[in-house]
Amino acid sequence: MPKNCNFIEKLREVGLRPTKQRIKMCEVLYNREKTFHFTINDLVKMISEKMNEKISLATVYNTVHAFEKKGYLKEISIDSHKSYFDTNTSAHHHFFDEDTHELIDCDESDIDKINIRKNITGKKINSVEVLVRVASDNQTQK
Amino acid sequence: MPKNCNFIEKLREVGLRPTKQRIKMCEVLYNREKTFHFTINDLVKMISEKMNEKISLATVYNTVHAFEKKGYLKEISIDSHKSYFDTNTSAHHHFFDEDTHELIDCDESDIDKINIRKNITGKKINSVEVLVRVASDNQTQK
DNA sequence: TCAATAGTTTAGAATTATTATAATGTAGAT
DNA sequence: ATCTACATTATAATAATTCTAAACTATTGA
Repeated sequence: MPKNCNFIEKLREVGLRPTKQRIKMCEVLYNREKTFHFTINDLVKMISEKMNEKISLATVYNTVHAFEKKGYLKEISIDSHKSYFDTNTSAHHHFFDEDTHELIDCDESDIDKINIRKNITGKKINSVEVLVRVASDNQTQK
Repeated sequence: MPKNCNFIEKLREVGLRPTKQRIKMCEVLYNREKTFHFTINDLVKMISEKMNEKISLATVYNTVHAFEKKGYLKEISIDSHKSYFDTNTSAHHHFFDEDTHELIDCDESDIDKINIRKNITGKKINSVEVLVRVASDNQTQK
């Protein structure tokens, strides 16, 4: 979702009603300089802090999934225990810091274009994602 | 874990006691021609079918994680809802069929070596994994 | 060979993440 | 202003995984 703050319009454009909760969530997610990564839990905390009213956990789930479906968010799979979401919806790859559990975006120059030679009959490629797991140089990792 | 069936020895080598359950699990996982992918649920079913005795779900979890830690299994992250494991522990990439939820191994010739240009200070690269999501050519995908 | 002990298995409870439910509330159209 | 369809909410339900504590078993070494 673009920087420009007319979230009401943006929501309407994709057929989502601009409710108070959705607008608030847009502000939390998109009123910032850089894109970022979060879990549902992170987001609930951020919203609680920014808002004086409560927001239901179910609403956060619903809204995150609605935004994902509309292309405003992208889910990133790191491990089975946590869903990370990314406000950067362009095709890009990630580093995952196994010490801090931090996700870091790669930009185009970090990783050469991936060339897929295999072809699966009747199937088209939806996405190609690279995950680079990193960890502290001086410790054993799982 | 190599094809060779002396699982008792193999388990001992890495400091896992060769219990009845672990040996049975080795047989189910490694007494086969090809490596394969499974979820914990799949595995419980497979073991139940092969064994006449019951095995506790907790044991399956424990054992899978013990095997993973010892390098006999690798976890593959596809989405947040399911943990897939792979008996092929060598470095390789995957296709994921979003229609059938099937994981398919890539071999070396399918994807060129990934060249990582970015360097994160004080961190070393533990792994580089590519996931190629594919789906039927004639249907919209999320 | 036979305890001692340290690691393992087990059923079931607990926890965590997520989704479903059904009642209430609200945005947008008339 | 009213109606209707969609949203939100608290709570319950579900699902995946981990924890617990008691019973069991492989190994050690007397």
